[in-house]
Parts: sequence; C-alpha cells; structure tokens
Amino acid sequence: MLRVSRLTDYATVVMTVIATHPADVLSTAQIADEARLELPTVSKLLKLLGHAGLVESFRGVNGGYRLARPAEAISLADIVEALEGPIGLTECSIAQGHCDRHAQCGVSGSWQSVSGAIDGVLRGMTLAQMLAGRPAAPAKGAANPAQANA
Amino acid sequence: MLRVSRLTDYATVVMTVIATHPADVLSTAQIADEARLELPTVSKLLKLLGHAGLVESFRGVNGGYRLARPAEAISLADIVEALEGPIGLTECSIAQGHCDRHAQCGVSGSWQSVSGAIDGVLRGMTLAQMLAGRPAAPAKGAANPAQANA
DNA sequence: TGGAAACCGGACCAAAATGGTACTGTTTTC
DNA sequence: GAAAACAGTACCATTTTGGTCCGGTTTCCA
Ligand code: FES
Ligand code: FES
Repeated sequence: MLRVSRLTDYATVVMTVIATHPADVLSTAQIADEARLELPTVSKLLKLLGHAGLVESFRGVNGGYRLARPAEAISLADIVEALEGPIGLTECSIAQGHCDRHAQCGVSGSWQSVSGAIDGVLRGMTLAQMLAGRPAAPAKGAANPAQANA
Repeated sequence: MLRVSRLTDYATVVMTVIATHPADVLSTAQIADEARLELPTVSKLLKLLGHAGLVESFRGVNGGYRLARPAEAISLADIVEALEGPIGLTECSIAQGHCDRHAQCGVSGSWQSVSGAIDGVLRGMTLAQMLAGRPAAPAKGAANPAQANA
C-alpha cells in the first residue's frame, strides 16, 4: 500500500499534541490522554522521538516532554525518519551493493530518483503546517493528475 | 523505512525486462532468466501484473506475456498499485471514518496532502523512463525472437 | 488425436516485521 | 526518603510478507 507504519501515524498525532503546548512540559500521561492513545504506546513513541532529537525529555517529578525545536523547524521527514529510519523506497536505493542483481537490473536509479522526490515532499511539510490543519500542498501543487486507472 | 515491498521492486525489474522486447511474447521462464529471479516468484508477479491490466497474457504453447500498453503509458504508480493497492501513506488517508481518532487528531489532512503529492511523483515516472535510465542493455545479445522452442 | 508447453487460480507454509505490553532501573523533586 | 516520571529493554501475539507448490485449463504441433 506504500504506507507508513501506524506507529509513525501516531507519532505525528503525538507531536501535534506536544506542539499545541509549546511552553509546557507534558507528562506521558497527559499526552496519551490528549492523543487518545494508550499510555505504553505513547511512552514508546516518545522514547523514539527523543532518541531522534525531536523532543526534549525531563526526568523526575514534574518531568515530561517538550519540543526540542520550534514546530516550524520539524518536518514530517524528521518524524518518519525517527520511526522508520532513512527514507528510501527500496532496500537497493538506500545502500547500493547489497543486491547481486544491481549490475543489470538498472531500475535502482529510477527508484533513487523517486525516493529523492518523496523525501523532498516529506521535508516540505512542517509540524507547524500540520498544526494549522489546513496545509497547502507541500512542495509542488501536485493535485492528482488523472485518477482514470483501470 | 517508508519502503515499497520487495515484490514491487522485482515487479519493476520484470516490467523492464518485458519492455526490452516490445515485439515478442516472452514466457515466464524467459523473463525469470533475464531478470535473474526465481520462476515461481516471477509467475506470481506476472499474474498480479496481468490482473492490473499492465501485461497481456497468452495461453498455450508459445504463450507468454507482453506489455498491454506502450512503455510510455505505464507509470511507476501503476506498478505500485498493482502490487500494493491504492497509494496512501496511512490507512486513514485512504478511507476516512475508519479511525475513531479522526475527529480531533487533525493530521489526516496533512497525510492526505503528502499522499497526493507522492502519487504525483510516482505517476510521473514512466516505464520508458526507467528503461532509459539503464546503464546498458544487459543480455539483449541473445536474439531468440520468436518461439524459442529450440 | 494425443502430448507437451505454458498460463490460471488457488492453497499453503515459513519467516519476518509489526504492534502492543510489561518490568525493572534511574533520576529528580518535595 | 518516598513518590513521580522517564529510560531501557525484553517479551509475546498477531499480522504481513515472501516464497513455493499443486491441480486445472488452454493452445499448439506432430
Ligand atoms: S538493485 Fe536490487 S533489484 Fe535492482
Ligand atoms: S485519522 Fe486516524 S490517526 Fe488521525
């Protein structure tokens, strides 16, 4: 389905919740409550996001999480990468040489090309735009050209 | 990793192999041999691609497969959709209403936006372009045009 | 008329990824 | 020192994926 993991989807929800309170340090329980997600799940997500440097964590009583950067400086690509690793549609397009078919298959170049384009799209969508809830087209005004597919 | 299935990757290889012989009807064995893939796997791929209307199949002796459309009219999006279904990064972006969190999460709009953009990218890459991107024609020297019964 | 080539449609299974949870430790505040 | 809250990790159930196989059907050719 060319889909992103459900955890990644939830991560965007969590990030928007945090971004709604830019001045506060929110506990996992608060975030889970606002995001309507299970607490252990949110906990896992926050750990990943913290590891990627997208959120700042504070331990101890009254601890919690806060955005490490303003929402304008956090892109959807950052979140996706935090959850799913480097962006690349195929394994061959991430690390060449891993595939013995690389020599004559020749499609890896095309995959790399589209991977780069998609990376640009994801990088053009910022958390601030997601917060606005009414985001314009990310990079290019790519409305669906023709849905007429057999 | 925001990756496409490995089968989808193989499908592009298979499609380029078929597109290299626009005038011939290639058997599954021939395609598998040129693509350096296992025959049962290629068989499954061809079935899927045939269902999607991307290749034409001919039964019986000397049967095989052929592109149903010129390579210029087949896009990467067509191949991806044939293997993985409709393009959409999240489940919510494909069918709204499946998610009880849809009301207040608000990120589904953003996901739909980027999904549309990615769909445009994939639709802009044609099989002909993928063919052109190849470094060189691999094993085209073996001119076994019609009915390689041998 | 018979056999062989080749596709068709499934079912089937093993392996891997995913989603989700739980537990124990460590840090900080009061 | 007790409680709050994050850190790390380990674990398991479920789903998805990858890959294979089999019987059936169609077509061509001798
Ligand atoms: S390089 Fe790996 S399949 Fe093309
Ligand atoms: S609509 Fe499903 S998580 Fe946002």
